[in-house]
Amino acid sequence: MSKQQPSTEGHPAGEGFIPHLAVDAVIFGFHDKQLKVLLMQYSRTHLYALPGGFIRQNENLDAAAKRVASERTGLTDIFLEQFHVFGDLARHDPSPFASFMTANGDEPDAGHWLLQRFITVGYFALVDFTQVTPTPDKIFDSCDWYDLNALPPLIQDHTAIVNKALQSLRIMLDDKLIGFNLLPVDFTMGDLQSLYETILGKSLLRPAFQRKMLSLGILVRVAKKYSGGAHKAPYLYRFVSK
Amino acid sequence: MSKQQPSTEGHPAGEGFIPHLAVDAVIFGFHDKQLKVLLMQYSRTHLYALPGGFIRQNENLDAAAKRVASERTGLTDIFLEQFHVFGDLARHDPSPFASFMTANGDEPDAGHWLLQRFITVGYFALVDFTQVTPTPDKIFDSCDWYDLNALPPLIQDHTAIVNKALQSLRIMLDDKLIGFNLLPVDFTMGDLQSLYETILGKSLLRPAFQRKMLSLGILVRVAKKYSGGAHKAPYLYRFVSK
DNA sequence: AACTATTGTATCATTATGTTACAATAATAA
DNA sequence: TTATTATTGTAACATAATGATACAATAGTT
Repeated sequence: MSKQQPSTEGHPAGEGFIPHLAVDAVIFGFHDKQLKVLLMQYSRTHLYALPGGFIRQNENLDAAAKRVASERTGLTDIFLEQFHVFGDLARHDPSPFASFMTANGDEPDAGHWLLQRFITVGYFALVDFTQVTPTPDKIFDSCDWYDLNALPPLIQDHTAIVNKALQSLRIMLDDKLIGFNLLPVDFTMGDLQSLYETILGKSLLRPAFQRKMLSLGILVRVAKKYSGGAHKAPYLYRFVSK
Repeated sequence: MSKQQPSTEGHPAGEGFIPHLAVDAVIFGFHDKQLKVLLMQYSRTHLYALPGGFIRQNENLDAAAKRVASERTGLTDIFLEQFHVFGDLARHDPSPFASFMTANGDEPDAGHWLLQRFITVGYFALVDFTQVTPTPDKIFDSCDWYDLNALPPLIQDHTAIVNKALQSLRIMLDDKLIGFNLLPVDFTMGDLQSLYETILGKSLLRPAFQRKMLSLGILVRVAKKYSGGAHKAPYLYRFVSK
C-alpha cells in the first residue's frame, strides 16, 4: 500500500467513479407520529452525514441513488425522487473527511478523492419505517433514524439539503400522492392524516381531510381494525394505483 | 499543436472545467402568441442543440448556468431555474460532436473532452423576447429562436430536456408567479392571458383569469394603452413584487 | 348497562371558480 | 358627427371546492 493513497481499502478511492459528482439521499421514515431521517455517523468523530455515494462511470445517475438508498435500508423497491443539485463552491468543506481520515490514523493527502470539490445531486426517499434495516457503510460505522425536528449537526451543507428535501416533499405531497410510501400497506385514516399533518407541519380538519382523500379514488377499505382504544374501530385502507 | 488534442482552440478542451458534468439551458421567450426556444446550430452540419456549457473548477453551478444563458442572450438579469439532472448512460451519444469535428476537418480523438459521457444539469430561463440578442458561441455558429411547437430534431436527449423543462414551467407557473419574466415591463391583461394559455396549452375564461390575477395583488395599472384596434383601449399593467 | 373516546358522515357556511351578460369605449366607416 | 364594431372591464349568478359544526355509531372500559 503506497503512502500516496493511504488506507483506501474499504472506502472509495475514486477508481471507476465520476469525479467531483456525488449523490446524497434524504431518506424519510414515519414513526410515532414523527418524521425520521436516516443519518450516518463515524463513531470516532461526532460527525453526522446523509447517506451518500458516487456514480460509477458505467452507471445511471438514478441507479447510483437507488444503490445508495438500497444499501442503507435493505429495501429493493424504493420511492426516490431527485429534488435539487447542490453545486456552490461554498459547500466544499473537506474538513469532515480530513478529520475522519486523521481519526482513522491516516495522513490526509491534499489531493485525496474525498477531499475534492463535489457537486451533489439530492434525492429524497420515502420508505416504510417498519421495513427498514439501517445499515452502515464502510466509511460511517453507524446508521440510524433521527427525528427530523431534532437532527444533530450535520457536515457541510447537509442540513440545508434536508431542509430543501422537506420543502420539495411538501410541494409534491398533494400533486403526486406520494405520502403512501411512508406508511405500511394497511393504515387507518387517522394514520394518514397524522402523516400529512407531520409533513406539512400543521393540523388539518378531520372531516375535510377524509372527504378529500376518499374523493381521490385511490383508497380501498380492506377491513375494520378491531384493536386499540376504548372507542369505535376505524377502517383499514390500502393504496391502489387506479 | 499536438495530434492528441486536435484543433481545440476556439472550443473547450476541458482545461479548468469539471469533467463529465455540463449545464444545458432551455431559454424560453414569448412572441406572436408563441413560446420560443433558443437553439444553437453548427451550420456545416444540420445538428441543433440547446445552449450549454461546462462548469469551471472554481465556479458555482448556478453561475455556470447564468454564464451560459447570459452569453447567448446578451442579458444580465435572467430568471433561471434548475429543473432536472439528466444522468442516464443512454444519453451518451458522442456522434453529434464527432460529426462536428469531422466537418471541421479534425480527426475525432476517442478520448476527446467533448466525446466523454456527460451528466447535465437542466436549467430553464424565462426572458423578455424583445430584449434578447441571440449570440452564437465558438462551437455553434448559429443561435436563433424556434417555435416550441415546431422544433427541429435536436441532438442527444435535448428534445426530452425541452419537454421536461416545459413540464416544470407549467407546474411552477401558478405557484411561483414566474410568467411575468416572459413579458415586457408593461403588458395588457390580454397579453398575460395569452401567455398563460400558450404555456398551459389550453384556453382560459377571460373574466375568471382577470379576477384571479387582480386578486393576487401583484399587478399595478400604470396607464391606458391608446393604440391598436378599433375597440376599447386596455389598461397596461406592471408586475410588482409586493 | 352506563360511560368514554374516537370514528364516520351529514349538514351548513364560506370561499373559490366557472359562466353568462352587458355597459364602456377607441378606432373605423357612413 | 354619428352609427358601427370589436374588445375590454366587471357585475351577476351558478356551480364546485373547502372550512366548520354537529351528531349518531361503536369498541372497549367501568
